[in-house]
Amino acid sequence: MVGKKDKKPKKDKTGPLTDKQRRVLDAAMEVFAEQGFSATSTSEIAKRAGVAAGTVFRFYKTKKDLLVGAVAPLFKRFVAPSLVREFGKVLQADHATLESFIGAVLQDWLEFVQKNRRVIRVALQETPLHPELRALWQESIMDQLRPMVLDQIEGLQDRGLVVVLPPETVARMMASVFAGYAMQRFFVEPDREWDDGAELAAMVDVLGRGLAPREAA
Amino acid sequence: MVGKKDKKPKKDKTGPLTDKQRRVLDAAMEVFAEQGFSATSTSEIAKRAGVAAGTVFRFYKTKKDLLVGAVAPLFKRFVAPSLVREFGKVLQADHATLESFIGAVLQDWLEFVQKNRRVIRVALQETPLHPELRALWQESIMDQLRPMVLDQIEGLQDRGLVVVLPPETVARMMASVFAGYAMQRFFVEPDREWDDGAELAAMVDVLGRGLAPREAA
Amino acid sequence: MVGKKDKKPKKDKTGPLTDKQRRVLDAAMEVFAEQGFSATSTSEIAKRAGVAAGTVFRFYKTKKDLLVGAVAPLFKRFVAPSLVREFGKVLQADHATLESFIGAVLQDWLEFVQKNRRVIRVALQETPLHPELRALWQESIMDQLRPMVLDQIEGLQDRGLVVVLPPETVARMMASVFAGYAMQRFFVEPDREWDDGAELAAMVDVLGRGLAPREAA
Amino acid sequence: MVGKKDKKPKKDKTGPLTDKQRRVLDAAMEVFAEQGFSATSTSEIAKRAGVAAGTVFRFYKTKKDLLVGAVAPLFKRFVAPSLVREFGKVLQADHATLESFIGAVLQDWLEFVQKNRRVIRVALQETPLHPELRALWQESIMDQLRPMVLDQIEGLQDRGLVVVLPPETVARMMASVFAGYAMQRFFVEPDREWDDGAELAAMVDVLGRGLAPREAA
DNA sequence: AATGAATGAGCTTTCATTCAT
DNA sequence: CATGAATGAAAGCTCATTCAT
Repeated sequence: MVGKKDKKPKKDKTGPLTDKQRRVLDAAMEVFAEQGFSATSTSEIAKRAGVAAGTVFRFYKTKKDLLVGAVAPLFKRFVAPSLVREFGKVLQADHATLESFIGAVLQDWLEFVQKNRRVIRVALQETPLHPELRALWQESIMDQLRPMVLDQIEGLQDRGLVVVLPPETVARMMASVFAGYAMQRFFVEPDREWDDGAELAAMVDVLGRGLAPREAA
Repeated sequence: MVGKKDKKPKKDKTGPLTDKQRRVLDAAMEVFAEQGFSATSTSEIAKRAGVAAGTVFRFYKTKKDLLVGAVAPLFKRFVAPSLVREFGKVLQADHATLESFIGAVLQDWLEFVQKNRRVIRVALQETPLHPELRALWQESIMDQLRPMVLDQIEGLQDRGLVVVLPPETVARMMASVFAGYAMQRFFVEPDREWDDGAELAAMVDVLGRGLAPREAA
Repeated sequence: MVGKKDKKPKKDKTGPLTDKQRRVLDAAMEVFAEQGFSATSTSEIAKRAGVAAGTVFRFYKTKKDLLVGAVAPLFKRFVAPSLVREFGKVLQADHATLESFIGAVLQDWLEFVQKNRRVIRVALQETPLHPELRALWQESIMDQLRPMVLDQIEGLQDRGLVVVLPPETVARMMASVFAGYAMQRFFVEPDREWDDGAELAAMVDVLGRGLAPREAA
Repeated sequence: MVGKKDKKPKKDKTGPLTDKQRRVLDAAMEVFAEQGFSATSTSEIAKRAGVAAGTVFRFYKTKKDLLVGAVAPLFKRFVAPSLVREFGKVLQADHATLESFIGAVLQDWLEFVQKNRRVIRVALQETPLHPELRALWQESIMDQLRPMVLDQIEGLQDRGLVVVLPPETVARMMASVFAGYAMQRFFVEPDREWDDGAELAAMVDVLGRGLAPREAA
């Protein structure tokens, strides 16, 4: 009985995913990103994951479970917490100026998107088509993150650091400027040479002056 | 009792699309928007269009032709010209201030998106998955519209009306702020009550001050 | 009212086929020969005939009627009569030798096949698949021609001009030798250069000596 | 009661075809022979093979693959080798007389056709319609078998055993006489009572005398 | 657990046939 | 008569899912 084969890492809560399960999930995201959920066949996923066709269904009863099962955890476990944590860190810091605040936020976002490109792509692409995913956004972003952000912005407005506009509008503008860059940067033209530093600086500059209180003049 | 049943309008050159063809195209866009191209069955399209299954293929030899045939024309015939024309009108006007310029542009865009919601939604959703559509964007937007816009921005910069940043960055920020609003306004929460006027004003305000030359201070 | 347009040749029994009907029939045989009956679409026939899809069905209610309607008449009106007539001519002639008889027969056959290549090809190809055509062969060939031929051969045997073998066997051998040549000549390698005279001579020679009475020795 | 259910014979290299694959192939040939390739539906094949509709495509990706996959192997693995082997055997034997040679050849052919009736029928019927099959004939028969046969006949002519005619003509006549019999015997009237011995004897007799050198007289 | 052969519903597409014009 | 748009049944083929091994 000299230690059996090292199989079966079991489900210790540190990593509840089998190696095989992980590979299936990765393969799924890969193909979903390339061809879209509906155009992807489970056999293609199995092939890329290097497992048998039937094995896929041991972990996820249906193909759709694969999508939700791949997006949801990566969502709940990485996306939301990551966003919240990073954002929290940023917000807690005592930002002397609006610019330093914006700069910190955008920097965090950029890293986050970079690390989760594929899942984000799939999530963006499939969300309009699957109510399950829509619910995930709702819960994670709208219900949790949004109030935090809006509160924070109101605070900044109270301190006279941000222009007086509906907090949601302010948040949307920041998010939009960043998202516009991130989309082009990672999804539309990922192969171009990008100077993230300069672009971030530009965004900070423009947003900083644009969102500054009007009586700054 | 003049004129019998108004059937068979034949091909008056005003619109080269049969009534039935129009209905098929509309139905296709409708379902594509709801379920995505790949998850949509041609029989569903036929049903919604009120025609027989086989009739769909009279007009469009393959299902994919339906997608391209619906997006492409509406793209080439509305998107590009419309954008170009409107944009041209705006640009040619002698805008005294940066704000009046931005305001005019955003106003045009908003109307455009509103009128072409469904096609835009389908185009956005399917573009990453279909090289044909990617090519359409390339030709219409990147090759035609982009140079015009960049030139224009450079002109504004030369006149000291716009902050000195890469013209593409400036353009992207304007587009991003607008797109962010348009997305939420029309696609994410279309049913909310929106005050387009106020939102446009806010965008103009923020972009106006953000994109103003720095030495304004 | 000086003679209307020359339309409507009507069905005077000399040529009961409209010009259009003729073209449809020709087109049908053309495509049937190329692709086979089942793989041919009626619209292809219509296109080649230069008529509308619906027009085909004015003459022949179903696609199959086209096949039978093309093969049958050309069969009954050309094949059988032609064969019978020519054969009759040959048989009635007072052939001094077996060779002159065989030579005359083969010569007639060759011309016949040459003139009716396409119909023969279609008939050969489709007969095994369509009972209707099988019936045609039965009636035309087996019931009518066969007895004539067998009688004739028996006559020749009685006169000591042909080896004593079952008349059917004798007939089959003549037919086989000829058919083998005709098949290769017209259907397998029609583009090769053929010396019909030499080949016919060879067939006459071999059949002549092979079918000669044994006591010739 | 050793040995459980005899299922899953696995791939013993004797026959690389699964039992199910075999059944599909057999069913296909059966229906192709009856209705022709084009008129046969894959579901009909599946039904006769006793498998699900989709199963057919496990083995053969397209319907056409079924045709080629059924004809080609049986062609390459039986037809050519069989013909060549048998023919070789026959040719190597030191045939004292032309008749003994012909008799041996025809005997071999007859057995061969009898054993492969169905495939031969399908091959004959479908060859004119499928270039792929034409290529098979070309390679197997024209390129391989033909030269062998022609050589052999020339040899016989040199030895003064066969009439001096183009070797191809000689070969064709032998083949034609045989093919004519085989066609009627197996395909046109398979249900009649046939005396193969007598018919073969007749063919040997007639061909023997017909193909004998002329100066025999 | 893992496999992969087998299933059969469902998909896109074709086509013989009809019929209003 | 002739047309060709329209039909809808049926075809070839795919694929999510199951299950005996």
